[in-house]
Amino acid sequence: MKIYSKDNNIYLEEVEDFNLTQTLECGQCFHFVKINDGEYGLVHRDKLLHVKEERGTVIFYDVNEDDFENIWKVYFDLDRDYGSIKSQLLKRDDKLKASIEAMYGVRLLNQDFFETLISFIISQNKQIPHIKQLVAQISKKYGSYLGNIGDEEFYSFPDVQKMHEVTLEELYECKTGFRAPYIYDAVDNVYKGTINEKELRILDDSGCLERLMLIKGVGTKVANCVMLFSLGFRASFPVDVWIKRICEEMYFGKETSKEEIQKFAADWFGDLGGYAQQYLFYYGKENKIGKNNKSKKNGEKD
DNA sequence: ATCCAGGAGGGCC
DNA sequence: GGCCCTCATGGA
Repeated sequence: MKIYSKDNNIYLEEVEDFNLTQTLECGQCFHFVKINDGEYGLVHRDKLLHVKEERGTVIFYDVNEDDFENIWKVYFDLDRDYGSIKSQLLKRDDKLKASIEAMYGVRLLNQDFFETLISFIISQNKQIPHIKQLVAQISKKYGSYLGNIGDEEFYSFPDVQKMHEVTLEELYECKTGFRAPYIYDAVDNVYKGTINEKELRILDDSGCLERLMLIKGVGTKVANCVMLFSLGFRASFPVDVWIKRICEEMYFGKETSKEEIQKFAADWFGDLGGYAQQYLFYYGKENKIGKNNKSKKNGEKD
């Protein structure tokens, strides 16, 4: 990876195993807007980033070297050797080959804990475009204005102090539906400190999972997403409707419970479960693996 | 129009 | 433990 600074921008060249579009569009994050092909505006904590990838060069507009080193390099997980991760995964399971080759440039982002927690509570029973819409709407209403890219306005996601001022009724008015009390409970827990990021980070996997699931509206899937995408638990393997279908198609050949898939993944992919999950999820979803192939009951006609 | 969405809680057995 | 229903909203 070559890094240089020019005209107040940071340029990256020869970045192995990284593709901006794949990393943002793979479903792990929601707080970004596509400006053009390969060009995005995204928000991380109180920072707005305008970033573009073209012909193998990634341009971070109006970013100084300190912010690049301390914020964006960490956020995009650029110090990690994904070549090694991929070859280890392929050694464990060559069925991953197509997914890894197609989604070669996905990196697991290190996102903000609080925003990730609220975002994935919102995510339940929703499609990705609508999750993005709600995150943007909450940010505009309760966050701080960070700037424009073109005519697109960007706002930070409100911090826990700000969210704690928001009433349950206001959360309903944001069209969060049945998730409103869940968000309310999560905010309350983080505000009071019963859910604390630093404490979560030093727990083991099952301890962290159990602690997060004390929040109303946080089950196994949401807890695993929060752990994987914001707390650095890279063994976490969120099992959602897509991963369920994909694993049934690729590994089981029949309907299988989420619990069984969870156990299988822990055993099969081990400490690299999170990476495997993301390659499988993105590839399987893009190619609609298992989508129109639900197993039929005995005797049921086509 | 009916079904489904990166689920989870609650009741029932 | 498993099974079924419901939750609010929007998009296909």
